[in-house]
Amino acid sequence: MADGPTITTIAERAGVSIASVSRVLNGLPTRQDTVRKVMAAADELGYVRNAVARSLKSRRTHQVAFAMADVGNPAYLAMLRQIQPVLKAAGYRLVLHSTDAVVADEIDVLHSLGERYVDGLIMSPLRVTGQHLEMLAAARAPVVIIGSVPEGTRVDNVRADSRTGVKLAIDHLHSLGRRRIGMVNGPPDTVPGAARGAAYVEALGALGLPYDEELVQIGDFYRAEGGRAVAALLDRVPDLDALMCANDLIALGALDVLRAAGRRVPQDVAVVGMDDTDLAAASWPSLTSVSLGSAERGKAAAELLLDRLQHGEREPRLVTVPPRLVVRASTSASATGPAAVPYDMTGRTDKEGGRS
Amino acid sequence: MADGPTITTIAERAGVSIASVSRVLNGLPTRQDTVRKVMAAADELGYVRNAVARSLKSRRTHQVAFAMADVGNPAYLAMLRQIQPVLKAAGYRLVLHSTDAVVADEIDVLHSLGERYVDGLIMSPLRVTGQHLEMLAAARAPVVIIGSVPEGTRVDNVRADSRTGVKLAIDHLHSLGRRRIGMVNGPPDTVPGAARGAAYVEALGALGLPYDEELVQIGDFYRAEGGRAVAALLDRVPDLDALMCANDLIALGALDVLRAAGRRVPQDVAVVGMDDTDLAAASWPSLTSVSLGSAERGKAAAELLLDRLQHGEREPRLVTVPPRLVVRASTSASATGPAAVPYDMTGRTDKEGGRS
DNA sequence: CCAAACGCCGTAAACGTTTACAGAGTGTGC
DNA sequence: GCACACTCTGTAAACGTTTACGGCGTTTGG
Repeated sequence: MADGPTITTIAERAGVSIASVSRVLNGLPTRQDTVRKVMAAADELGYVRNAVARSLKSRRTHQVAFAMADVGNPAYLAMLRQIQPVLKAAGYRLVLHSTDAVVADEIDVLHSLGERYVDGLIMSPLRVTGQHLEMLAAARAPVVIIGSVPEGTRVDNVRADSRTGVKLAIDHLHSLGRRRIGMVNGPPDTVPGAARGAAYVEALGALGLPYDEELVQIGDFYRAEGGRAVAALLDRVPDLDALMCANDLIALGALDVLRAAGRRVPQDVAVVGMDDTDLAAASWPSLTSVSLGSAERGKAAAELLLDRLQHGEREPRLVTVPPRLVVRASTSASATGPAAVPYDMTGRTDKEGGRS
Repeated sequence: MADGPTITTIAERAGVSIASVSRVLNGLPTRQDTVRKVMAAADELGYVRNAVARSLKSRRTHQVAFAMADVGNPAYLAMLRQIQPVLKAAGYRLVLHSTDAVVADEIDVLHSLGERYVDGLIMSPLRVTGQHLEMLAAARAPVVIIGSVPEGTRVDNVRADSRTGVKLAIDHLHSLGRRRIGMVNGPPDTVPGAARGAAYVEALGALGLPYDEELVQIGDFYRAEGGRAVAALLDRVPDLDALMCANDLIALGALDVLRAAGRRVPQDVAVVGMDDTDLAAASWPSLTSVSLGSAERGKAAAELLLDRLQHGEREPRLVTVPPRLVVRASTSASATGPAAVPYDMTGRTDKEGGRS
């Protein structure tokens, strides 16, 4: 692990100046003879360019940061899976931050943007505070926010439409004849929590169903918390016939608790999740879920960021990804045993789900 | 996005030298009066230290890279989930590389270590070639390898024990009375593929079962590939009564195909997966799986790397994480409907599965 | 009252690159 | 033979820090 050679070492060995070495290494016009000498010296010494020094001079690090609330969440991981290849193809490295949805940590990430160890940032905050907005306005590098920000915020923004998403789910449950539809939500002070809670009320109203606040239970966006919330809800409202869960993890918790309580899904209680993560397709019974396009949002965010990195100043853009209802066994009795294999049995290129 | 202030800007405004500014910012002994002036100037200007310049001088980037075969693979994500907080706590940022298990890409990552944009690397290669070993020997920064390397390789190394893992699974199937146990493996030229294939033969031998190569099918470590391999195997050996799958994704593919073929799991065919990913617990039916301790391996790797970063030269270490069989519904009929909720219903701190 | 000791500060060099500029050398045209 | 253009190369400055070193002014001790 001795100190590696620098362009100075090479210059000495090749008998040229460091400027010439730099020119050769960067492919700038140089006499063939010099090119050969420098290349030979570089090879012999096993030279590797120092990225830090280069960044200092060029003011570009070729790194981009992605700050998510929690590395453990499949929805963020779906974004990550899309962001990574887009950035890689453009020659950027990805730096990961997991903020645990703690506002102070997010502010910290925004602040550290000023340290210039990355060229840009993609961030997905659960809560958007005034401090967030201040820091965004003052940011010294391009930022893309995944999640809704207040109108007029001058920042590239990629949104899901969970309002329409919830409506899709409620309409679906209604069309199945369900009328006592419970809602298990995450904290209402989060952006998604607030949006999904409001959308639930709205969707019921549009269908002419009464809004009964007994049917709403606040938990948190985790499986165990979701399970506990569902248990409480079942105690209070034993006759409910459907559950709208604010994300897939809550829905998995609901399945756990319903099974333990001896309620059949979907016959007794239909369950809908949200985010359409891998877990929904794999769960038992498989979970009807509203896809909010995590993958698409990740991809769009990466592309917006790249565009801004390459073209500099331009008007902030807003991309909204439409939701999609994916019906599976947890709402549709007929879907209980899909006899078909969910992918092409002849092809050879499908790599769904990745390697191990 | 104008250029931010530097210590020179601060020095001018505070009427001191840049050396004093640096001293104040680093908390070195300085007269109170000077400290106040510098701090005031820094605050007014909204100064943020430039991490790149600092790294150039200090030769430390406070970044660590994690190179995995595929960001999409839950087993690597389980590692990532453990690595991230360990490094974060120690003040390191995490840079992610997804190599798609392409040897050239992995070599590239190893090579780019020389660029010194990270202080260290954790890598999990699927194949270990001579070129890997050469580059490892010549590496200019600490490296930890997750996965087996040849004896005598001087590198910190964290291993699973998939040999014992396969044995656990085969013994389990045998104890359930299964005698026609098929094996669906990934490519035998990968380290895990080779180990698991050999372990299968060995485990059968230890039980006095004949080894029938008809029962072995090579596919790849993906869900769809796994499904296709299982379909082929079923065609050839219709009377098999158990399947040992080399990872969970293959096992999910097996479940897909068995369901489509009308075979009951576990009554007709018992299925065991490997890696014990989130998908195993969530699948339908839930999947018995051999945990190879992805999480523990990730954590151990991060700790080994930190130790080496902090204490420099020392003998390379080897950590081996023992496997554990997690029995679920896909092998145990009685486990088909676990009536218990798999977590504490009273606690408030469990955050299994993360947020959304 | 002088020397030594000490605390604080500024100058300058260094980290490893890139690049503006000017100089050296060669070739061309008149 | 000279001016000019052109190609290639070297010198030096710059990016924004950290830090060794020496100088200056004040305090302390004899």
